[in-house]
Amino acid sequence: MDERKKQILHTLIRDYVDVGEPVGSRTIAKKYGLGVSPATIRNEMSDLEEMGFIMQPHASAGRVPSDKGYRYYVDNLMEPEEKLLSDEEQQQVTDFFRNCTEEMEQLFQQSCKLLSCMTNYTAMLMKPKLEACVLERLKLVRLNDNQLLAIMITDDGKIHNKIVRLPAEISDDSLAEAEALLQERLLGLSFAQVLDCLTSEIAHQLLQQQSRLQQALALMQQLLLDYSEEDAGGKMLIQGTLNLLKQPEFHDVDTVRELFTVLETDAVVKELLLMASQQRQGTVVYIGDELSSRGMSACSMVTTPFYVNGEKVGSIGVLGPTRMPYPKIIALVEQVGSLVSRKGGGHGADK
Amino acid sequence: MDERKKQILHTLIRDYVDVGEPVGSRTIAKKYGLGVSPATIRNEMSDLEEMGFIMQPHASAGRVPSDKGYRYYVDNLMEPEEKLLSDEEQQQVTDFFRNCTEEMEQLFQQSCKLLSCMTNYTAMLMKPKLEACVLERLKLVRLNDNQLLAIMITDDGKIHNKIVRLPAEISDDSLAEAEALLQERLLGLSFAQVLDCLTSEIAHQLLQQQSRLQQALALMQQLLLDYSEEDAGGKMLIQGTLNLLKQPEFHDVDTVRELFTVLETDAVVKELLLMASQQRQGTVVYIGDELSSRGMSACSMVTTPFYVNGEKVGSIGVLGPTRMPYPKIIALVEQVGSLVSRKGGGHGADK
DNA sequence: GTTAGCACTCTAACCTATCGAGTGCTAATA
DNA sequence: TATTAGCACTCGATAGGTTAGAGTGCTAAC
Repeated sequence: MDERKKQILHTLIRDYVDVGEPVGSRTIAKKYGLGVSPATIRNEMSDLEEMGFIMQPHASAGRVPSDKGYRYYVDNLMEPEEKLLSDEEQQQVTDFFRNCTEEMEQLFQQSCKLLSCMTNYTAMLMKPKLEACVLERLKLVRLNDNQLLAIMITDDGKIHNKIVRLPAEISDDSLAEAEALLQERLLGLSFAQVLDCLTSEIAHQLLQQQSRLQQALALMQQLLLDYSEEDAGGKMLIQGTLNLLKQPEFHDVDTVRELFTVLETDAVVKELLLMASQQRQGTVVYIGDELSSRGMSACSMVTTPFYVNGEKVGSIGVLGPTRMPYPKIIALVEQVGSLVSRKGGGHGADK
Repeated sequence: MDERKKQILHTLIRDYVDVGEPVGSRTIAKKYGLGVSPATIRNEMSDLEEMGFIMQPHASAGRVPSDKGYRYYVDNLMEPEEKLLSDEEQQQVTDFFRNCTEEMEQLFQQSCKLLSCMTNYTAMLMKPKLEACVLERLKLVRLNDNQLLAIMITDDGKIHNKIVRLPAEISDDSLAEAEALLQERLLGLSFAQVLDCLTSEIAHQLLQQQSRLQQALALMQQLLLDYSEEDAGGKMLIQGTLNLLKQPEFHDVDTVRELFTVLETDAVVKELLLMASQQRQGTVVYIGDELSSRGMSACSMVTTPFYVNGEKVGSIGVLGPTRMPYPKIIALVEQVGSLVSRKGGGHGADK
């Protein structure tokens, strides 16, 4: 892969992303003077095609980047100056984060919306897992003889509650005792830790102290298990699905149906965001078939994690056609990601 | 509108709904022997067109029902035997409701899904307004010196809660007193009544008793106002939007985008369901332009209310192309509606 | 190694002819 | 007077053919 090939590939991709039509040798030679003739470029393009970086939609059309081509571009060719946002864009983002709410749930939703509006693609966000939330308060409130309301407040300001049925009656004193014990042991722990704790130590202790409570405890456990199930992999937000309909690559209803079906179930998307967030690097770009899901092979995804207290807790990203202006999108996603991190840094119920 | 014209219109609509293509005079004469020749039918069709019941997509094509035609069909021509569900369909519905959950939220969602699956259209449901829910329990739990957690449990089994900031400190005694008073006055009332109550009587009383509480009360009020705002017109469920893509009338991406944009905001749909539920009759059918929204002129909507304790509390319905088998869809919607009513009849948190 | 020239290929767009479905009209019929 | 057969006409859809243009690949010259 010599320098000139790189230049040609780079140029071709930029032009194709810009214009949306196969790029011919003449165009490359003319629009972006490389000082060589179309014929030379043709030869190089022929090589690039053999190498799998570009392809022809049909004989006697120009060339189009392949997934591999985009991949090479993203990994090796993009230049820092391509990654700059325009002044208005920059302004729009900072304005948004200056005025936005501190409340996490809304912050997530609005950030998602911001991304989808600015890119005209679909934006998605994986919320922090509950697991990582710290239990700040715990209350047990008796509803009647055999029903108990468990209230938990976590450090993200959410109130969780559930009605627990008591298998046997329980005295006010025992209840207060149980509450105090649970509070002492569990407050300040993350949900994940709470779960551990509950299954081991305290359970034993309580079991010794009072066998009736054992059952109440089992119910508490059940409650948390409920959460951890529905919590698996965090919850998803998706914004601006309809934006994709504006893209020329989705002008066929069957394609659209396939794609939307995938998005609707959101299991696939979730898995991808999860995979991305487990990578060591920050921003991850999936291109075309790397998304490994039928219906999304014409798409690319750019995601970046966001942090709370230095810990990776979620991801935010964008799904668009493979033919997307990667540098700009990457810059935007990263920018938004880092601002979500900053805003989310010190949040809570009591703000 | 003589008898024969009615017959012809009826036949034409049935055939068109079935086949999906403009119906000619020959087809009507042949497939459904009316004992007259195509020429006669042509004359009648010409009249029907003048009257606005049918139209030609282009000269020298067959005829297609107009919105007005469908309307006449729905109002005057449908026969009871057309409204029967097939055995399998009947089976499917009863099976579903035999096995379904008692929990309201899930019942709604699943009924919606059932409708969308069986019709292959989009199903929608307007949940009961909170307003109508009866307050069953009310608890005030102190979180710390200046925060209070208000917990309300309504008769549909939902737990509502909100953190209320106290402008000034309040003693445990006053709190208990306030709680007791509120419980005494508010429990057993609907949210709407609670709201009334709170703004008038009790507020006065409390104001006299203890001016500090006044502010806490104001906050409670605020909390309920929040609810009543977001509650305006009930919340919506929409299921199976993608089904519409299967319909041949939505094979154009621009149409789809327009339609989906309307569905996404769901304000329009909500308004329609609301309007429908205010009608005196049960089931309401909106046809084509009667939906009076751009992007939905190729659609029809069939909705029916459902009841809890004899009171109309919500609606459930289906949105499909104007070319839909009205009798069947109406029958299905009504059937599901009445079963939702029955299931929802005696529900609650303690089941 | 690079380039000009040229033949070749393939698509998209346009035109044309043809076919068939369905109509509307007219005149004959019961 | 209502019905019908017959017929000319319209229009959309389909298929085939032509053309224009873009772009290539190859070859031979620089």
